Amino acid sequence: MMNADDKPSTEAEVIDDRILSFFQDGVRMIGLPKSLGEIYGVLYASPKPMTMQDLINRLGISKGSASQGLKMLRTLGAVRQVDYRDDRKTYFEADVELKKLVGGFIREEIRPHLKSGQDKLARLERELDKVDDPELKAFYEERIKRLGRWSGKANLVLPLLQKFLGE
Amino acid sequence: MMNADDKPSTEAEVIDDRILSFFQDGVRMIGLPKSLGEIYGVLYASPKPMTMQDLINRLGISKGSASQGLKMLRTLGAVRQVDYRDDRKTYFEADVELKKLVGGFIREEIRPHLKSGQDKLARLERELDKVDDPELKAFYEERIKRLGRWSGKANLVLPLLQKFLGE
DNA sequence: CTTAAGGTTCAATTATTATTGAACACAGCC
DNA sequence: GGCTGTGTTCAATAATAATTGAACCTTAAG
Repeated sequence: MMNADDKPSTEAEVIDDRILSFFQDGVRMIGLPKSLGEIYGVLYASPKPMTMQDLINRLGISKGSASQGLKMLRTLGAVRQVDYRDDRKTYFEADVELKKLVGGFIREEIRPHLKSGQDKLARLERELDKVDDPELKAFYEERIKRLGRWSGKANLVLPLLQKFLGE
Repeated sequence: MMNADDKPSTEAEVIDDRILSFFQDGVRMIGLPKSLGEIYGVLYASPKPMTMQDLINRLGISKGSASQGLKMLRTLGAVRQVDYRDDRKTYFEADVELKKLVGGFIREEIRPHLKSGQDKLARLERELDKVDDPELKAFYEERIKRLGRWSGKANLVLPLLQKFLGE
């Protein structure tokens, strides 16, 4: 959250730190590791693309962390890779549209869970037949149906959400 | 996820276990501890209210966990307390409307973060004046404004989301 | 061919979170 | 009073997740 040397001096650095901290909290809200927020935050606050080494220096994190964090951010679609010919290093810049970050999160983290939940429900409905006691069966039937309705709604609302958040 | 003695025998117990596992995953999706999902799951799958001791037996968890889990679920509004006169024990039942669980989560976990994010942005805007370089200032201005827009949208969308999920 | 810089991977370590269990409080009973 | 059942709290411990760092892969330069 600070420079590696721990003293933000210029106003710009203060602002960088605040943006950083904004994203630190932001990603934790959706259950992503803090370091992702830090990396994204640094890139978001930077007028020009940065190398992995820049991030390591800025945040005082290890090469492994930086590499893994950037990888994740790329699969989320929140960070782009920039290549300049005649420079071997690859640079990174934030995709400033937060919908990428949120959308990627929904796609990579939420959807699979939702899917597995729906599979579980399908299996449950099949098990239901084996329950003999009719009263108990009716009870389960109602509760399971309720879960199914909710699951369907969640499925429906996610695309709307993404559309709405898109800028 | 099983009986404390680890052998689900009747069909009903199999179904209970599946519902349980459904919620185990469900709560982790929104970053709540697994035990909350387990407790809620057991109550959701039970035709009648249960005591804390019932939960301890069923899930093989400690008294402390059960107490804390129920406390949390009550503050989320996902679980109700039921008192019978002439029984000293307090019983618990799930509020089957999942919007309670989700709504409580939004109220207790999301909103405060969102609020603190907005405070951070407000502070940021004030800092901005102190940046001298006009080009850099314009850059930060744009990025911060973008964050503000998104933050506002999130604020707007949460009530809609809750309304939509409400059954 | 050898060296070095940029990057990735993954087992080991560290930090964070959740769970336990022992101490405590309260209420009713003997 | 002392004893028992129900429930809470919180420091200690266990479980989980994130981070590191060493080994490794590529590519380009000397």
